[in-house]
Amino acid sequence: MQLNRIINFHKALSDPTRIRILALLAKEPQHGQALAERLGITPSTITHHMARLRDAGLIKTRREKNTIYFSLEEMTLQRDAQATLNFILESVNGLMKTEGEEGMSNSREKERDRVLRNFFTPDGKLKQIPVQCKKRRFVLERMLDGLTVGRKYLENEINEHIKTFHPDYATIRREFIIWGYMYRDNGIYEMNPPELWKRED
Amino acid sequence: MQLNRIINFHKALSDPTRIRILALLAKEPQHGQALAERLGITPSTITHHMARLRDAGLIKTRREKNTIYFSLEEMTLQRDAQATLNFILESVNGLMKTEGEEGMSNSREKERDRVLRNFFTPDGKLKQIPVQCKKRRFVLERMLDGLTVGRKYLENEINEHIKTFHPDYATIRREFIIWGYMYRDNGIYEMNPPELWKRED
DNA sequence: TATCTAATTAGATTATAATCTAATTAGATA
DNA sequence: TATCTAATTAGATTATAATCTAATTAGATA
Repeated sequence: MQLNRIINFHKALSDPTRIRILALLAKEPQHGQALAERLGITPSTITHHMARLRDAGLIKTRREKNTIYFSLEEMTLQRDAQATLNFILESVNGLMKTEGEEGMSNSREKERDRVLRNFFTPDGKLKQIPVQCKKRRFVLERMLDGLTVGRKYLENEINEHIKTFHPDYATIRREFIIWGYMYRDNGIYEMNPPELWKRED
Repeated sequence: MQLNRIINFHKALSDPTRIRILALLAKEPQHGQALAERLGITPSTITHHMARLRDAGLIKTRREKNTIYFSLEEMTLQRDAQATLNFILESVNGLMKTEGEEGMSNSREKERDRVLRNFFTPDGKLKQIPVQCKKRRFVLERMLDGLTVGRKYLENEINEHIKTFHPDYATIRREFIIWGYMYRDNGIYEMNPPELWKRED
């Protein structure tokens, strides 16, 4: 369950103008100027909102002469809404894994918490990559949040995911492999289950 | 489902700190200071987020001595998430009610679509004002798009708005009043919410 | 090539909201 | 009553994002 996906989805739906755009697109595809007139805002504002909606993957476009028609990306919309529902249902059932560490000793837990608090800003950005192995691994493990075991990822998807934490995706992606958090086959990345992670030594 | 409920729900879920709070509360009820420590933010920031979550109806509280325990309001959470999913599914099925008309029959929706397609050009201009009451009202209601309930408008603003659809703003503005879509007080115009619109007869 | 159209970008303004520190409040308890 | 604790409020700072105007761009077409 990707925290970031959920947040982006909800950000996209948390503005009345965007909701109204989606509602209009639900009836039929529309081009920017039509949307602008309908909603009483300028075309450049439409462009702004469309960029947000596109970032969240909620719309697609089709060009026809000079006109670009926007329409709903129905699959993504439904998948994300369903994901939110599942997230909540899991929470309600107490199955939610907040930080993903299972069965970890208490003192180690505390150390982890301390390290994460030091290296991440409150809104979840990595301030810097720790040098010490142990700390570095705590930080790497935190950045696995949002990736799913058993799903295949393109290199670019991994990069984008890492960039939500820190711009140096190349280093971090390499570390993911080194420590056995992920493996790569033919450009396709997959997350390893915890029992395949390399042991500290 | 009111537009505003949806937006408040998504606003509540569009901040990483609040999502993390909800995830922690999903495990077990927590008090403010515990949440603050866990997330590395100050208690006053927790208070701030709790107020947001309470506004959205997503949490409840229980006092025990000096300590206030927060927990999930599971019913609301699930209901709102489900409502969003329904909102989208309806959109996808073309049953979307754009402007808050609830319980409208499907055939009426279809008729409305047909009328609007006939009387408006693809880029949203009104070709002519329909003579039949029912059709005329469909068309008038469409031209309310872009106006906001609860905002005050000068007569000139209304005129300009109407002119984006059709040059005869005087007739159309008058019809807005007649049918209860708007009311005028002292030269100031305000849009009525749908429940104040005159019924067809 | 010149011109038209729809869209986008750049840059500014403004509104909203996340966060903090310092002060205050509401209850509990000695 | 005096004091302690957890929470809240007030007020400031800062970041984010919604919106606009003016300028620019990308394609289409004459």
